[in-house]
Amino acid sequence: MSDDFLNLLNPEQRKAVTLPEESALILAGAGSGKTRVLTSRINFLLTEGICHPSEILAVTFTNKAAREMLDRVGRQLPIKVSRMWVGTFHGLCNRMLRAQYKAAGLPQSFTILDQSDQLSMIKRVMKAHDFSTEINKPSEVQSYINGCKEEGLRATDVHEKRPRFIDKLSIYERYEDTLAKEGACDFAELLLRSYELLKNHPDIRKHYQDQFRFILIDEFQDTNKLQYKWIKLISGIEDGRAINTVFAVGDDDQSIYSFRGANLDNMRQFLHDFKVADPIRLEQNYRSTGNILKAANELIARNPSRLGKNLWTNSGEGEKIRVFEAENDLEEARFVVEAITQYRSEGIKYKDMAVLYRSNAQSRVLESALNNNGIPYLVYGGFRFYDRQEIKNALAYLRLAENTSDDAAFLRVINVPTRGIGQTTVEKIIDEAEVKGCSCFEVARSFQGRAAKAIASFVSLIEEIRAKKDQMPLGDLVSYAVAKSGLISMYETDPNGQDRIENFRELTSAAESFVVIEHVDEETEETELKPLALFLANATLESGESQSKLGEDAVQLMTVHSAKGLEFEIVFITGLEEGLFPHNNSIFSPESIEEERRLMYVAITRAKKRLYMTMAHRRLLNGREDFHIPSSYLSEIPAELLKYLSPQSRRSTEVDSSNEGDDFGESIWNRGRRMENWTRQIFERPKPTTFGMRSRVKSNSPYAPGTKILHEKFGEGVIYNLTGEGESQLIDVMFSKYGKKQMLLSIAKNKIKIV
DNA sequence: TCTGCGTCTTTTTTT
DNA sequence: AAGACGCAGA
Repeated sequence: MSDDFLNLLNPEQRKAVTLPEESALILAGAGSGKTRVLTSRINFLLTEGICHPSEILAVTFTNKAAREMLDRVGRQLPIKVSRMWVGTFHGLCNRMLRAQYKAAGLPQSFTILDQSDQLSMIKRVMKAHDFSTEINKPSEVQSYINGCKEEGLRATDVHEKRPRFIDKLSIYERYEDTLAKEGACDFAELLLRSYELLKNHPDIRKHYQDQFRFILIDEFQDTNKLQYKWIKLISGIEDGRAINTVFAVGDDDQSIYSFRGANLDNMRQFLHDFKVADPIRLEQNYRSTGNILKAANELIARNPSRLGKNLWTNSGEGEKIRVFEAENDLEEARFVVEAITQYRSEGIKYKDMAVLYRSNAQSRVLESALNNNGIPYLVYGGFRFYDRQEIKNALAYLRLAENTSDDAAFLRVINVPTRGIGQTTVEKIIDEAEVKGCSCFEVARSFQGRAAKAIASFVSLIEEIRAKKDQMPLGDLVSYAVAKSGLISMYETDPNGQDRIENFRELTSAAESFVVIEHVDEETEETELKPLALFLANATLESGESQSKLGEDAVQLMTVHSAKGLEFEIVFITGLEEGLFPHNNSIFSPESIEEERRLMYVAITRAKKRLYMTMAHRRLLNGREDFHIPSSYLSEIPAELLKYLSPQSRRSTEVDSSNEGDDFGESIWNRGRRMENWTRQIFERPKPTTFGMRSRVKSNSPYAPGTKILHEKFGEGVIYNLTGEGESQLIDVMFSKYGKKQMLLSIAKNKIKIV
């Protein structure tokens, strides 16, 4: 037997991998070989004969990570990896619930609602029960509900005293009823159901506890309270039974999902609950050069209450971080494109370069700049395949066929394509369903009235798909449904419908290649398989982690969030502006500012060789031009690690002598000077005293947009908008410390000073 | 009942 | 800028 894989590890890694049967917390810094440790651990457990594949439960953050893990282990060992349970929390809970649907109180073919399905359902529930969407915004209700669920709280568990949440709570209550009635689960519900299943059924709990002797959790810092409770339950630690060991791997500095309930405190709690004396720290970084790492360390050091960790490398200092302050977003994009072109000509592949941004909206300008220069690029996230309306429509037909209680699906396609069933009729159906306490489809089956004929043909359409669904191969079923439903002919007349029809083809082939993984577990698990239900669940859970056109040489564009876990030779972090990164919505709470800082930390540590940080003083955002000052995070990085490339900063900062020479950043700048006239205008425009003064807003007021001010209470800021007349004139100010504020000029006048 | 138009609002991150 | 929503006219 070969222990080769152990020889590839450094001492800390090896210590983690070869740990005896006990729980552990591995603090794995960015680029410290976390994935290798996880897979090696599994490898170790199996090759040493410590356990069988079926005794391993591994939770990853994304489906992609799960696939990679299975892949790597499978390649190293001649073992049936399908016996292991590897997946995301949601994926694993789904698997468990499908197997135990009866005990969980769900129909076998329960539907999974994604975020937007959930939102529609909330709207529907609010409408049905006469809740004003003015007072309670559906999206706020949504986050309230998810917030509760992520803490493991049912509506009946919440004793709400805060007045403004009382209504949200009762909407939650009714929403729960609707979910149950329609046989649907939202994302959080999958976890909660699964948790309750284990909690309320000692026999089932024991079954899984007996099975999973080794539990491995990746990205532990991003688990929420409910997920942690789930882990505790399944590990057996709460029952005081023979305890399964939990091997938790995470990095508190990379916790960036608190907006969806991630609870950083789980790490501390874990040490206590699982009696882990000391976390194992993996601090040697194999990814980035010294300067990049130093910048990351210095930045993150500003966050109080970390578990503590300092990355080091022996790969040398490397280049400095290049900073570019652009006049506007167009120029920023141009700069990035220039650099990419240059690197490409030096032989660096497009796919080794990534452009990162805080929010998806920022990709537009970058995309068009890349496009104009004929540079291939790949945008991650953004429009997901399964989010497209035509795909959602097609899936809705299939959902309804699989689960006729699925009113959400019913309402989505009852009149798509239009078949003469209008709002009045639909509302009649909804009301009747409400009265009878049955599904809309049930009502439709015996619908009498004006549109009876149209409805009857819709019903028989669904029945036909239903009749075929367990006979036909999945791929055939999908193409049958899109044709028979009339969706194809509907899009044929649509001017840009060709793409949509093409997407149907893609959906069909996804269905064709969908393999129902057979994990028939003796005793408890059901053996009867429902391919369509599994396919639909998979579609929502794997909502298009782009089947990344692998091997394609293209520049990678993505948000910082989706860059987590990835690495690139060259990284551009764009939009380093106060209000954007850190984002305005985070600016008011210290915790969020810290989270944003961690986000920046993640961004920086993606880079292997070269890192660029760029910002734009003016930016078109939400349909209007905003003025921005450089991100405070930029100033949190020691100046000696930075090298400014932009003319603006050259003027304001003394030129660093290291900026001379044939260094690469220099060459871009020099080439910039030789460019055509219009380009030169941008590059060589003198720095305006109040930056961004070439405002389109016609105004000769001293408070015109772009004016820098000092407020007696809020400190420094920039006016970015001026509206109204006379006494009611308003200014919008972006403060560096307090974010956006709108104030009445007549009053603010006395409190501000123009700088 | 359907369609088109105008108005309104919304803008963080995603399993 | 783009999408959701509501209203009016066909």
